[in-house]
Amino acid sequence: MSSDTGPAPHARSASPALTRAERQRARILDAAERCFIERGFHAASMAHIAATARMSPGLIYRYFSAKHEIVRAIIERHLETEGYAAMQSLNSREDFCARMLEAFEHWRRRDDPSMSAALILDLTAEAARDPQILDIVRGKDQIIGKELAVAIQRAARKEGARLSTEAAWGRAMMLQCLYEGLAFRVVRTPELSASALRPLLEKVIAALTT
Amino acid sequence: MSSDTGPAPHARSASPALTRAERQRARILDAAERCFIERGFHAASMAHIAATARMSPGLIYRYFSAKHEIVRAIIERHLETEGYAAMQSLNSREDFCARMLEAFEHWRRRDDPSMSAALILDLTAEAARDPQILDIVRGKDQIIGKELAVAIQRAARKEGARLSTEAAWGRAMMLQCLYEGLAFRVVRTPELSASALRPLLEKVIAALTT
Amino acid sequence: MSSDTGPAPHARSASPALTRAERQRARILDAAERCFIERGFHAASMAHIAATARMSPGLIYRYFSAKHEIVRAIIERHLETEGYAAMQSLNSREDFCARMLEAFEHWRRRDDPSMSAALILDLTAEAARDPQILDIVRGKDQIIGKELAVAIQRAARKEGARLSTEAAWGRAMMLQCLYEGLAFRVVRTPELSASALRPLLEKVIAALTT
Amino acid sequence: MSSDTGPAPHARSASPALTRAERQRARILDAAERCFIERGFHAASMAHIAATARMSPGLIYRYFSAKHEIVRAIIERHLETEGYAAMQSLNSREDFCARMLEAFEHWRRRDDPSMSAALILDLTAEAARDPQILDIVRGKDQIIGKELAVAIQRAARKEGARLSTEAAWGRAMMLQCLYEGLAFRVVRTPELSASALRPLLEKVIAALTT
DNA sequence: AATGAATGAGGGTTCATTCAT
DNA sequence: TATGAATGAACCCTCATTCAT
Repeated sequence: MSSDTGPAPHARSASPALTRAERQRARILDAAERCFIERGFHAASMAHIAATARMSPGLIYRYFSAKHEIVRAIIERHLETEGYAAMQSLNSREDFCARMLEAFEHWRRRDDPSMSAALILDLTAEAARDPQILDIVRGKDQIIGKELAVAIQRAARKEGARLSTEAAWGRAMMLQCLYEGLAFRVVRTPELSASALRPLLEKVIAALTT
Repeated sequence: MSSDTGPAPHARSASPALTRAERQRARILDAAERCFIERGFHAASMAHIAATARMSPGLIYRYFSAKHEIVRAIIERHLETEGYAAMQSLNSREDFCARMLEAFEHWRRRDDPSMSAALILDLTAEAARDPQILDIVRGKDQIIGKELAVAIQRAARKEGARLSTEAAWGRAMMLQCLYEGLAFRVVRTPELSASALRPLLEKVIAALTT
Repeated sequence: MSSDTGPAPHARSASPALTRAERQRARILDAAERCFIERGFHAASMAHIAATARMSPGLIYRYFSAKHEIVRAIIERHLETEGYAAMQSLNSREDFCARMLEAFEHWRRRDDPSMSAALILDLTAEAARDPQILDIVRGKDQIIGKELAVAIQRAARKEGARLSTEAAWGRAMMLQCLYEGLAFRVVRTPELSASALRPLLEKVIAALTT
Repeated sequence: MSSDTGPAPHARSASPALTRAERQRARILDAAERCFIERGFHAASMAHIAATARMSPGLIYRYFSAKHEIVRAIIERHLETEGYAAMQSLNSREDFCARMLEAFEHWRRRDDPSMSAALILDLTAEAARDPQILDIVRGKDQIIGKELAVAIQRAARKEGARLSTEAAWGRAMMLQCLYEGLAFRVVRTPELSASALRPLLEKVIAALTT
């Protein structure tokens, strides 16, 4: 444990100017994220997280006061980083479709801890039980929904159509259903490929953006 | 606690001719289901399940060799009883829509343990981690998917259209996305009402059944 | 651990008709008492108490919800059983003196866990810090003080003197000071013998009961 | 926390010519004393002591090799500074009484860390368990006892009486009982006032000094 | 001299599982 | 068949102590 303080294999957050504390927090979160994806919030133990972060269990508590704080932080960060958080760069029907397929592929390949279907499922299940987590999830979800609705209006206008805020809001909701439903499909239908998915997605999205 | 005071309020599985062992198993599963919905698979303790089933913890082990066997059984049963398991009675576009709204309402009201958004989320998250559970979930999911595809073909034919098996399979998949996405929405968008949802659902389903 | 469920060497509370739960609680308290005397409330660990009671740590929690409940129970029991709790059988100057010497001897010999100078000191120190414990200690102390005051009035009347309630209360307080001060002396002056103490005690008690 | 902002409010030990090391030790002891009074020897953490002393935990170990060394030092210092350490200036019956009332008032008001009932109780309880601490406590106690005995002889002679060394020793012991018993009373009888205590104390002390 | 990050053993507590009754 | 007392490993977390800086 003495040496090797380099970044872990899949480390995220490689920004340049971070204090030591910020780097440690990020390191813990990276480790926790991987553990939570592998085992879930409850089954992942602090010892496991510590081992993954290659530090002692006690040290974690210098940066997070309790395990549930890590859970909270992971959930917040995850909802921010999640592909669909960057909805503001969506401008056309094609963009929506591309973004979803991109997320789908990441989920499927399990190559990017910041894009994990298991985590989204777990996190939402947890929100259904824990009011504190529910607050966080709903807060982020509202922001995402609003941005998505704006993007839909933008895309409609580009095609010469008009969409009331309310209509856009409803369609955003359906797009979110689709998106999140794909998280289920990734787990449940391993044989589904992106290429088979694309035309289906295009069809539905077309119906929702006109 | 001394004697059996009859079936619990929300007891399921009241079939007529069951052996004692089957009835006991069902009783345990009913209790476990409620506990799992309330707390999740990990946070629900055997003691809690036993208390809910009004039996001793020890007795549970006469019917299930371990907690994870209960989880397995719950997941199997849940996927069978889940609203969309009865897809064979679906005959028209309107049926699809009605069935989804029905599920949505149950999830929202949390009045029927056999229809729980939290459980579906949890169960799928668990499947993403545990290969044994994954097998079960995928097995059930394939059956559901197939039946749904058949129902879609049936509905299309009724309207005079033709749909290849492959095309039907793809549309079934999108319907499932929508359905499961609603499980997310129930948790994340409490302000969404069935009446606001219906026209949106109709629009998408229309696109998927023509 | 399998056999030997007999009473521990210094077991107290051997009443005849106790439920199993009551016996277990007593067994835990007996063990805790010994541990607390040996190490103090904080340094005595649940593992140590469990080992002393010859049971597993987990089992203790069937009978006490937390360590501080054991501390509470020990303190309550101790203040009840403590020699000076039986103040009502005190009738004369000689009785006061005898009772104190008796306690002194028990403290010195450390042969009776229910009479421990270390415990009284610790318990009172703890009361100075923990409001919950303070309440318990003050509650018991008031009862003891009241009974002691009545005993002093009784003894005075026997000698033909009159003592106002207030005066009796004050003298009771001084007797308590003396008594508790002896707990210090037991620790700090090992060379002090009961025979050397008696005349001194008689002198002071005489001054306080006339 | 960045720099040294001068002595803490209640700092003790302001002697003129102290080495840096001595000043640091005193600073640590002042902080430890306050922590020990507030929380007790075990519950007070090194981190807490360090924060109170406004230094880093690591630095403490340059001046004390272990926590128990701080405890030892605090106990030694406390028994030296404690009110009754200055027994040599006691010359008359009135002096004894005044000194006790003074201590009582300090204990009650909790305004002077060098006069703490909680600490005396804790320290003596600790001595009952730890042989090393017992040695320290007994050593100091003997000195105090001897000085008190001499003071009693002095006071007696002033009134024209004669007191053997042995008799004076016994009476000193009783005075100490009284004194230490008051430490209990401060905790257990908050409603006891100095004015109510004085006549009682005078009565007992009179009996012990004639 | 001084910091405070880091360690890891040990604390209180929970809980799946077993077993005597 | 049924109980629930009992076990002990594992959980989350704290803290005395060390050490690179």
